[in-house]
Amino acid sequence: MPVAKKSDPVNIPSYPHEVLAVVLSVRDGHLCVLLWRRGQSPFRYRWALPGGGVRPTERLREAITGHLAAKVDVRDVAHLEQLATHSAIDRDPRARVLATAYLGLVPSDVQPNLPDDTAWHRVDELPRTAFDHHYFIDAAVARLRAKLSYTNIGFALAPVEFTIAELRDLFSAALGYELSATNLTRVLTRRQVIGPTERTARPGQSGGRPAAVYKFVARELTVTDPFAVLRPPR
Amino acid sequence: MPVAKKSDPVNIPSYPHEVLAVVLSVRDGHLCVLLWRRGQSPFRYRWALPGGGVRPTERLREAITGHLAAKVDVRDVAHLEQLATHSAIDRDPRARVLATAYLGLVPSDVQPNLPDDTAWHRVDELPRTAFDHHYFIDAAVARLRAKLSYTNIGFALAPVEFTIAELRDLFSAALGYELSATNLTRVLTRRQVIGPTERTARPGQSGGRPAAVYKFVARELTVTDPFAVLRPPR
DNA sequence: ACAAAAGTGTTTCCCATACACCCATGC
DNA sequence: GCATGGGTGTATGGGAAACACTTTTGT
Repeated sequence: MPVAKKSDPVNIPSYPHEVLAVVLSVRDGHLCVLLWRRGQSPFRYRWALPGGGVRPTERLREAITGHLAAKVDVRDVAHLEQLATHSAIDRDPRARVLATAYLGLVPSDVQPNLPDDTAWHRVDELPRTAFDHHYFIDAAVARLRAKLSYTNIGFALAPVEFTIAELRDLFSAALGYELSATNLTRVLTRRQVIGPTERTARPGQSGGRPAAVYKFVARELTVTDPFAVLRPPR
Repeated sequence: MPVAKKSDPVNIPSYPHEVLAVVLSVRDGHLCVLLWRRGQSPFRYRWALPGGGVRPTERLREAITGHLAAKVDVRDVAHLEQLATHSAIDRDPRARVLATAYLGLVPSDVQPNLPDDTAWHRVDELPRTAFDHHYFIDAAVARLRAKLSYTNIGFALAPVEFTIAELRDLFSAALGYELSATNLTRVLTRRQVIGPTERTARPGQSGGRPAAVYKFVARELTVTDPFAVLRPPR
């Protein structure tokens, strides 16, 4: 029974604590999650979220950043936020382990070179996953989809510069349904989430008008639509 | 250094883990948080969130429910959801303790009899608090205010039955600004968050038309306005 | 010229706010 | 009657979706 020693001035029980990351990115037109294939029991050959333990000198965020560095270059993760902490007693059959998961987002244009046991998986065609990782993934996808509507979180999915057609494809993949490029532009520009750059993109093989190149105004998370209703009086 | 023993099949570090609760309620027209006054060092005489350790047989939610039973009758807490886990190394000066906080809501009409060291404090006139509890309180208030706009979370602040004027006062206190009773009614009825009952309230001393009595349609959390923008096509 | 892709103008609709007006009670 | 508080009807406005139309390129 994992209880703090009597000599410990804080007399409450201790538990092994792991950090996990649900790293999401749009790959090839689909929202994907980064998973690695377990080689050992329990859940041998099942797919699992990257993560691991927390060193005494680091906080949870630093711990997951460190674990991700082994899988994905840390600089590739454009946004990282805490999701939830799970505590089911038997969530790990070996011992009681608490787990705190983070949501990480990687822009669609970066191509981290992954270890052999690691791959992107479409969230709409998930394999069976290890432990309770499925719940974390569901929560991460739900949080991303919600925040696409009322924050500028799209910056973490997109390249630094992009055309509206590319952005529409990213949002459509992340949300899981088609969007109109016209209205997407208007919503995001009205809210000053995106803005035009000087550049324009060259048309494709079959011609067409060259697209203006846009960028996100800010690249840290900001809430752009704080009160859907019940607004304060002006 | 708190590291799992080699014999432990899960070879990651362990840490003392505590659960805390930010219990919010509207008291006397103001949004308040439940705090208790510490009698011992560290942070002696500072106000702190209720909480404590996690037993090996219980999950985090069960642990905080148990700790709250000592302060507030458990049945009084109409809603409880996880907020965040803090892991700063020196957040407790005695030892490294991870803390997971929950948001709890108590309806305005229940009057839990509190221990002598425990009291409600207005969130807009907070005393100095112990540890990092101030951050948890800020996060809880922000989460409540946001969810009042796009969920039915108001059910957890209100009595089972209420007049629109009472509900308007609750929402105004929770949000921190005045609301129109007329429009509040229309928003919440349109979304089928509240509905009328058969009853009407008796007027006060000075007369006036008797108010219709309303109730919340559901008393579990549901998201009533899922997509502010970027809605799926119909 | 024609096809293709990008961008603009305009309409429509929903929904929340604001505000005037009507209703029911106590004194 | 009149004051007081509750409820309804209606106008106003903003923002997003829908869709027609124009612009700019390649072949």
